[in-house]
Amino acid sequence: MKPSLSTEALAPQEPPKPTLGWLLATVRAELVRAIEAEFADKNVDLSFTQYLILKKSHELGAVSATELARAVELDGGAMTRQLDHLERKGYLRRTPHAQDRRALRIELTDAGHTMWRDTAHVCSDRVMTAAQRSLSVTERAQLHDYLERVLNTLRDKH
Amino acid sequence: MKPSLSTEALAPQEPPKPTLGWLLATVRAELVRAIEAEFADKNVDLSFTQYLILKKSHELGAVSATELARAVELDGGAMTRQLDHLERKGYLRRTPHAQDRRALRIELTDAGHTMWRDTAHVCSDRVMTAAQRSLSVTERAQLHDYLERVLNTLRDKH
DNA sequence: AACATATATTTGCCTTGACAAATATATTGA
DNA sequence: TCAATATATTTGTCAAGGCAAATATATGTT
Repeated sequence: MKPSLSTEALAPQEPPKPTLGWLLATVRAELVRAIEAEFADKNVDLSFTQYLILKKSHELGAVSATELARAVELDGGAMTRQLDHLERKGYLRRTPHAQDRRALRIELTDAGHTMWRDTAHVCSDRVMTAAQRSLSVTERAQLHDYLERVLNTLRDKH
Repeated sequence: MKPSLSTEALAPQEPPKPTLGWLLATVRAELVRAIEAEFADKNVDLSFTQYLILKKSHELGAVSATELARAVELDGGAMTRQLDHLERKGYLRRTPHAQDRRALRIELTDAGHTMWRDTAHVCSDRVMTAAQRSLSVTERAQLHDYLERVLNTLRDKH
């Protein structure tokens, strides 16, 4: 390879000095990648977003599409399309809402429940547990706490 | 509003129990949002990605488009288009590479240097400093350390 | 009841980034 | 030198999500 044009000839190219922003972005991206890799490995046909939707859907039970969208912090339009996918895959079903004819009732099918309980949940748990295995219980709590404090600060002012 | 369909009638809807994944995603998103808001406030016409490119370009000096893309961890195709934008805005320039006729030499214009030094850099610094103001120096170092350890764990195995 | 306003879902449009193909040029090895 | 291979940039295509418009229905007001 030709010599670099960089003015600092021998600067280490890898992580020159990980900033907080870079760490957040990178750890998050690696988590997503790892979970999707687990899915692929187990022949689970789910994107990370779809995994989040199944998870919330399992947690919340039957809810409207809007409630689900808020719960996973996804745009309403995007939710419609992901519901299309998940419905086609047979993991959930849209039923008319009993009292509100504008709304839907989104709920997992039996296949959806099984997929969540026996597979998707297991995959993501394994990844999240493995990711934190170098942290003690105390350190995990601190990490959590620090991130929550940064988040609160960001949401307070500004 | 009509009653929720949720089986857990009165569950707090906000953050039911922030997981590590959720915190990472949310803090990161808030940081990006806050920095872009600062830009908008100061009439700085830069997206977050463009800000990263200016930053790296300033750090590294003249480099090829590929080196820059690797430095900001952006796809080569995406980089081409962002360079188009930044060039049109007058913040950087593409020059033929002296020794390699395939490659380019990407460097900030004077306007780009000024924008970085006097404005973009100041905005992002303000946000990052404010975001961490509730953490002591020790805690910031710990947060950094914990995130690096999680990252190393994720990259080692799996 | 009639009307204005609010909400749920869907759809279209736009931007972004990943990926792969196309093109141009470099490098390496026979 | 010539061919094979590797690399730099650009371009096309695709999937995803945000936003706004469209449609249907609810709710609140007069």
